[in-house]
Amino acid sequence: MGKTKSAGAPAKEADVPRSIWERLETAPRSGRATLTHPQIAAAAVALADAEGLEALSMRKLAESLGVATMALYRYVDSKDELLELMIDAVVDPSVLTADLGDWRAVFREIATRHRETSLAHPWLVAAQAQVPNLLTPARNEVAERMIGALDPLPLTGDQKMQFIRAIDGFARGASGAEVNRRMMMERRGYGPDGDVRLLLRGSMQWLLRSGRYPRMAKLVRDGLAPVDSAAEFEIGVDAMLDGLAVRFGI
Amino acid sequence: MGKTKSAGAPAKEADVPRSIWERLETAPRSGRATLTHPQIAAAAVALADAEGLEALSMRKLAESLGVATMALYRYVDSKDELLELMIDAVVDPSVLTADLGDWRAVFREIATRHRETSLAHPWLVAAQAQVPNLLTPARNEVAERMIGALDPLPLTGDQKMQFIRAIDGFARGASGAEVNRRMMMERRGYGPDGDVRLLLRGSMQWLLRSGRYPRMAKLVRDGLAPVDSAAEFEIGVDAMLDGLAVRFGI
DNA sequence: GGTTGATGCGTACGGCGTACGCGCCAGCCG
DNA sequence: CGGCTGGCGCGTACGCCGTACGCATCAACC
Repeated sequence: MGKTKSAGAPAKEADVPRSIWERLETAPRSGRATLTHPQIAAAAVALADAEGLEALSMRKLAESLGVATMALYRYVDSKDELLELMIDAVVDPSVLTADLGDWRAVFREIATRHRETSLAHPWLVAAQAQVPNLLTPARNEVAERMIGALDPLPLTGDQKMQFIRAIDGFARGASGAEVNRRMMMERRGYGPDGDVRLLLRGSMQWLLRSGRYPRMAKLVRDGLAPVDSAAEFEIGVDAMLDGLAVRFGI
Repeated sequence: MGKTKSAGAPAKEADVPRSIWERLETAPRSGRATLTHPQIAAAAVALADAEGLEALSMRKLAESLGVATMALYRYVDSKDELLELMIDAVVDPSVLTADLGDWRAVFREIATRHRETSLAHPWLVAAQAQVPNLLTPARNEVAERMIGALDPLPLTGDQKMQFIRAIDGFARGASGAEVNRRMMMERRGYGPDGDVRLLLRGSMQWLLRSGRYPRMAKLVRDGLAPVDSAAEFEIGVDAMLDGLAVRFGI
């Protein structure tokens, strides 16, 4: 009773494991800790940046911090919590400077920043997909900013949340797809900054020649311009902003 | 030379490892194989659906198929390739029935289907983020459909690609975020279909009370309606379609 | 009917996340 | 100021993972 896994139980609030953020808040400091959570997060981010998320292990992280493997578990309950720390660490709300009175500028800036962060830390895409809880302090601060930008507008609370989730959804998905494309380019030996058309001309050639995708083949045959991913991303954000504005009458 | 990891090398087409799809095409059948690729993919999907992606291992998959672990490696070069098979297997272009002449309907249908697939197979979100190559046969067929819907419109090839990538980006990101929310609800003991407001009232209460997110707290305090995720998703798709249509003059 | 190449598979290796329990020391209380 | 105690660092160990390698086997072809 109570501790069973039955999905039907309403789950008393008490038996819900508290997130690492809540623990950090309520148990502010300890006797003599040799590490700090930001320190751990920074080391983990550095490791993942350098060698990829799949190369990040508790052992390697501990070694890079000069402590024993199991020492990390005094700071973090599991590797998933470590990922949460990392996700929070790469978001820096203090770089957001757009005027809160210009809601379009605020959303554009946050979305663009999301993309840049994903490109700078490609592991972020996989980490986000693995960790269920994305409500970290830094991200909440960003959300707070978005709400602030919408506050003067005649929207219901639900509409504001929808607005935020829509923009966030696009930013997340478009960034993820772009990271996928870059990884593929890199893996195939073209540089990560190469022209996507190289892929089309090289590895996809057999696909197009298979005759099963005639319209795609024609598109490629007729010639595509080099892709400006940053501009394309911003067009997407603007399109979404415009569409939502019309729909919500603002 | 040639096989080095130097990122600068232009990568001759020959030394690029061929994708599993290309191999499947060019080496159509073999002597006497006991398994088929669709069979393997189906078993892997069933396992991941039942126990989650992290519980899917080559050993368990082999056992569920009644073969030895290493037998699988005659069909698949690595676990990543298995994930590619799975990603392809859950996409079924034959269920797409919208009239190709109605491009809005085509895109709406594909995006909505993407969401439904992600909810039915939550591991898909993480799998997509892990595997670089998402150009599987089934997905290409879907892309072909989208191009077809745009074909009669006065758009350049680049604009068509941008259009597709924008909608795809939103569909991917919004679905991923929704899966995240569901996972969190489930982990906290509320059912996966529960009201998101339970989260706000329960696990996020300490956050709101911390005073650092006053606008978020006010929003929750003023009352939010239950979230209709399906409707919200479609609003997002429609907003994006409208915004792009205006921007591209169609 | 002999040859050949692909297939199924057993073994083994290095690495992973982390449960558990032990020494140890800083901080507080008397 | 001295004893206590709770947190900390950590060593060991367990079960699981992906997969390299090599060997027997057997279908298919000449």
